[in-house]
Amino acid sequence: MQKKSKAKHGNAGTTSRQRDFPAKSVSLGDVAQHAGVSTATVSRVINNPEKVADKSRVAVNASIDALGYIPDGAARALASRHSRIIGAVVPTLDNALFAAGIQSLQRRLKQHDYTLIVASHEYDLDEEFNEVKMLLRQGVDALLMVGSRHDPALLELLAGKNVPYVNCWAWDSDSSQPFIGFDNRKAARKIADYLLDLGHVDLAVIAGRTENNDRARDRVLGIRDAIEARGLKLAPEKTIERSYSVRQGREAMRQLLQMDGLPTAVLCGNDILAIGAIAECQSNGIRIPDEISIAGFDDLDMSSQISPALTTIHVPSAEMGENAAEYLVAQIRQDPFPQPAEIETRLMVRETTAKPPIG
Amino acid sequence: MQKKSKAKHGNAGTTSRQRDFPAKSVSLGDVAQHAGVSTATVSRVINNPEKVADKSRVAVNASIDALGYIPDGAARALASRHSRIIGAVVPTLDNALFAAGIQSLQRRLKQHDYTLIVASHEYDLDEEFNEVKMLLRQGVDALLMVGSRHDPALLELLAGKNVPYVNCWAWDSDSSQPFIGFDNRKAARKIADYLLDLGHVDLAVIAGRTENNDRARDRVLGIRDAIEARGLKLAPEKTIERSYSVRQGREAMRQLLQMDGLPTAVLCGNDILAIGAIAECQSNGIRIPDEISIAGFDDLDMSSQISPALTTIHVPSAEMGENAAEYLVAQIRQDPFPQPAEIETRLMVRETTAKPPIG
DNA sequence: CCCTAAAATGTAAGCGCTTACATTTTAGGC
DNA sequence: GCCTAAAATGTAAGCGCTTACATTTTAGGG
Repeated sequence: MQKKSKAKHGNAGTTSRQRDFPAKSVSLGDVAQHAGVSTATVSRVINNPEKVADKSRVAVNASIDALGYIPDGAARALASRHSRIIGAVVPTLDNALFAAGIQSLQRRLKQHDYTLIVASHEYDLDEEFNEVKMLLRQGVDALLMVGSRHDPALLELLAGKNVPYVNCWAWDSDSSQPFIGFDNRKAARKIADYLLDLGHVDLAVIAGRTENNDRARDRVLGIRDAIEARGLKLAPEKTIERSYSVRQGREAMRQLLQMDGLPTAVLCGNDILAIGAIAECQSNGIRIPDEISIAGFDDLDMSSQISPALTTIHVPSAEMGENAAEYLVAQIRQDPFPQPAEIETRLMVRETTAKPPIG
Repeated sequence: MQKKSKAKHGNAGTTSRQRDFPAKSVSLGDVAQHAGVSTATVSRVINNPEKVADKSRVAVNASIDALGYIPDGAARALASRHSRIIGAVVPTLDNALFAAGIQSLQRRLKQHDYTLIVASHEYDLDEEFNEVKMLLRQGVDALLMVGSRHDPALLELLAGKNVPYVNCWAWDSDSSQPFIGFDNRKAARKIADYLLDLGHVDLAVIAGRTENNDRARDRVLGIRDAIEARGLKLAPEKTIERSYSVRQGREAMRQLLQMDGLPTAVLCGNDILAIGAIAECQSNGIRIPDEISIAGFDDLDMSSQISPALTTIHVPSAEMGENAAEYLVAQIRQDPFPQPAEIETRLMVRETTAKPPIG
């Protein structure tokens, strides 16, 4: 592997373009020759089998198997103008929410014979633009992105190249962009309302980083909506912004514990932060939900399983991934597709929330 | 694809090859014309800038910007025989362990200007083979896989096509395959030994599914090694196999709790299973580690942060991803690369394990 | 200022497919 | 059996790049 491998095939003498690397592999032409048909027929067998007589179809397929032919995607893409690749740009794979959505997106795309390329930008919109350019260079047929805010030049580029795309994990009825997702603000308001209805007055928020993250921002806004609708105020020092990790959730909770006047409920920007907050309380012997209520957002698989089970907002990532796959495939084919509807989130009341302690 | 869409743009009259879809975009030829040079020079500016005089380089770059040129990856791959795409086939993205490794693999590949395609096979070796074929069709320049066991035909195919690859998250000194990873068996033995040294005699195992998963199997074997080295036996009914999820971990623990004779320590196949086991104990008021010790494997980010913090084996996924990236890039370039060494795992003793209860 | 080698650039032949259009074969209808 | 339309197949022109080789330009001697 280190050294140049000696050419194994007998191209002896007439070395016009020496290439010793990818051992000359079987091409469509070889298959055609082997099957005694033209290249066009082989191509048809692969792409439009119904246009080929049974007899030649069988012969060609036999030759394909016999020779172990694997089509060259690059040549195919170049000639057909379709790569059968779809790109997804997410903030990170290192977040169970996106990982789950991507996993189901991919599963569904596979059924339609599309390949997925995933890129991540680590919550940096410039980087997002770069990744999209890279994906365009790879010739993706369609694109999935997260959230509603993107570099305007990015959208222009997509429009100019006529590449279908969809935004997920968000929903903005005012925007002209296509969405398959849910309204973060509305959902956040829902869970905040639930807590307020229970009688909580003294709330704190452990939010995700809102810069460059419209979902995190919307969640904070939704909470604020709910609070202010009741004539209450969310104290600025009780809104802590942290990146999404258990450790950060813990630290934020620690910070909250050091302030005087423990809030009676803490709303977290996602389940991971909530898990951190819970752990910090547990370490300090603070009983949940008796002394403090904690709520999350996302409803990761584990959230219902931990003890105490986490009250949170259920986000249908898997469903979103599937819908997005169907939507994009339909767009590529220019098939009709029902106008995507807003996906509803559900409040999952479990064990980490209760009425505020008396007194 | 079904219906021919009506042409929307005014290509009227001379419709030779009607294509209304991707708006004719800027090609390398356009850039050449705009810059007043040949296509070869433009190509050189992109691929070997040092071979071009400053003057033309500047002119070409200006034209590229002016026209918003984006190279066509398919054409490039076809002509150059290199896609600059690397493929990774993992069991699932929906496991923080792989997600973290893939994330760092990708980050490092990006620095080398490679794109990553990730495919998953959901712990099905046939599916793994299919995915590899798919990646080969896309023309990947190299491949990363997980574990040591693959369809033999897969390895043959790779060898035939001369595609470099590496196996991660495992290590097999007897195999001729290239690995960048660690020895699951040895690591499992390490954590089992630790528990045995503490005085535990009555152990139980909540393992991952071992079918089609050499890592899970090796972990069980390592535990058994440790136990049998002390002349003890692992009761078959105390080895429960479950797929990797918190829910499954919980259920397995529940099953264990129903048997008579609670084990004094439970070794879990990974941290996720351990988290489930812990939750089940907590729900049942069983104190950890006083009444029972629980150990995980993987050391996910959250494992040190939850309460009680999980004793586990640290698996350097991020480091592995980076090393794998460097290794594969070197292989592609046929650069020398130091023989990859086995990566060491570390035992992380935390709060979920202690001496067995007296009595 | 001429000569030569090196540097820069240009020319054009593919890379392995798809597909419009041309040609041949097949299947009916009479 | 003959004629015609439909079905099947073949022919060959690209798709947008890279790159071997040819040609031109440049830079240094002498």
